[in-house]
Amino acid sequence: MSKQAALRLDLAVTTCCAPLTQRPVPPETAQALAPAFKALGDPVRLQLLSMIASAEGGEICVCDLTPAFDLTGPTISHHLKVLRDTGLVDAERRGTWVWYRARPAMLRQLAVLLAAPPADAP
Amino acid sequence: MSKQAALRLDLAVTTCCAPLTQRPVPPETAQALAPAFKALGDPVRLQLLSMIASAEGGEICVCDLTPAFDLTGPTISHHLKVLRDTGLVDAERRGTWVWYRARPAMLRQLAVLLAAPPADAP
DNA sequence: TCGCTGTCTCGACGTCCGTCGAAGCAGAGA
DNA sequence: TCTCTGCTTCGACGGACGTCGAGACAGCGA
Repeated sequence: MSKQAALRLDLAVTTCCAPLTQRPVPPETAQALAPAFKALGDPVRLQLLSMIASAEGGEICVCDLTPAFDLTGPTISHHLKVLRDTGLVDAERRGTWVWYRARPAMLRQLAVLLAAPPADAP
Repeated sequence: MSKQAALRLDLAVTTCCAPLTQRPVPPETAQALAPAFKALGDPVRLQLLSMIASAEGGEICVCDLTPAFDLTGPTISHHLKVLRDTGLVDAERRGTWVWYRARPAMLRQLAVLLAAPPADAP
């Protein structure tokens, strides 16, 4: 993960707490979390993240990711880098292949922020 | 809301169910929900949505939204249109002013998709 | 009816993003 | 050491996005 991404993640962890529907999010929190939402704002990255997060054993090889899309290797690599820089996934080279695993911390933050009251307060 | 947006919302409601960490999201679901995440991918829109969703009485006037940012009226209006087209908020003109209120359905969808297992499976 | 205020739409401009081909780097095997 | 495979980085291109000023439209009060 880049130093920039680490900073963003840290900021997010320390400033985000209350659901979006409970109180207005402060500008700093919005600044910190918007990049994460933006990262999820591409269908390819959304599928990539879910393939990684739902993989058996918690990790998955790039070689299993790339063939699932009609895109070139560099493009998939670019999307993975965006997810990495946002702190949503982590990568590790093991021998020939690179393995990706999800980082649920940020994911949980986003889920909490989006959490809406059950159903009686529509 | 535009006809296109209605279609997107409908598609999302019918296809999205399982959390992202549980199984890979199908391409159609990713296509349907990515625009919503993209809409949240801007700090201004994130703040706007939270101001609307957390407003007392469930709604808020544009005239209370605009002064909260260092942006011109047209720019705020543009961001509100994005949120409207995504199905995240709804607008209603009442007399001179336009009032916005949140539409929690889509918000809930996104939260469910992002829901991660508690903490024992990091 | 005529202004006046509040909001949205339109057109334009600069910047960012998704995609690709080509090149570079790391590991494995001969 | 050499070569081959897998993945990433680099550079470039076309399209989308955020922002603004100017203009248009809706409703209110005189």
